[in-house]
Amino acid sequence: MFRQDAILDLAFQALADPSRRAMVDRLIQGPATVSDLAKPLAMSLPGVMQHLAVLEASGLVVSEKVGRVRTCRIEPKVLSQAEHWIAERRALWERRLDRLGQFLDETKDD
Amino acid sequence: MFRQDAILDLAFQALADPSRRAMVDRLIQGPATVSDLAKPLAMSLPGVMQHLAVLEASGLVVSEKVGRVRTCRIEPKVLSQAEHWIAERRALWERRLDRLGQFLDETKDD
DNA sequence: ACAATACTAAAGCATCTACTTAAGTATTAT
DNA sequence: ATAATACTTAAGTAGATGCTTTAGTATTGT
Repeated sequence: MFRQDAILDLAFQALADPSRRAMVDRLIQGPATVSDLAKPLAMSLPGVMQHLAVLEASGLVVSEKVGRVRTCRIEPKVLSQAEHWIAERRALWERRLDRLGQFLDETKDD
Repeated sequence: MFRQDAILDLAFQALADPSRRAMVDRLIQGPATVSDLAKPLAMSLPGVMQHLAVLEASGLVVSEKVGRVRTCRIEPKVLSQAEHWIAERRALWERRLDRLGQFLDETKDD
């Protein structure tokens, strides 16, 4: 559907804001309404709605409205993709350090 | 020194741009000069410098100038912190799913 | 019916971001 | 000494971001 690159743009951008990370933190505990998410944040409800829109656009969160209540929950797939991008690079970095250490060991008797 | 929150703001913000992720990707292979980093990017050198400034401000990259050449390298600590933030939430999410599944199992004979 | 609740839409505004071009400053090569 | 290299600084700009306030619209409780 979307390029991995575009997914990561949106995911990391969404996670770059402390209010949005707080919302994710809350949703990790389980589903919550928009008002639930807004309660701990020092911000107007429309402000929270806009953060929610960013989280939904990134695919990190999905929501559904029943009656007058919108319930939000985490969609962990994108979270995994972001984690995986970083983990992969850390692994490459460490492999490179290993090779470097090995090389230094092998050549230390010159 | 800095609040974890502020570190994550800067780290995720830095990773939210594809040019900057490309620079990180390059630096994972090993140190590189500013020109090295600029080469694959369709962008002016000052543009690259600005991305580099964002990466350095986040602590993801450090650089040192020798003569007229600035050499950049990855500083993996912040990368780990970003990875850890996500991993922790994924773990919590999965533990919650487990508990939920267990609860459903235990009550399925009502 | 009427009020209260839970969002939602629209518009405004001060930054911030991601570039650009133009004009530097050191360093190194010839 | 001169020229080429490798950044660096400054200024400008279009568009995005993170709020706000005001004014809605459904839905639910009394």
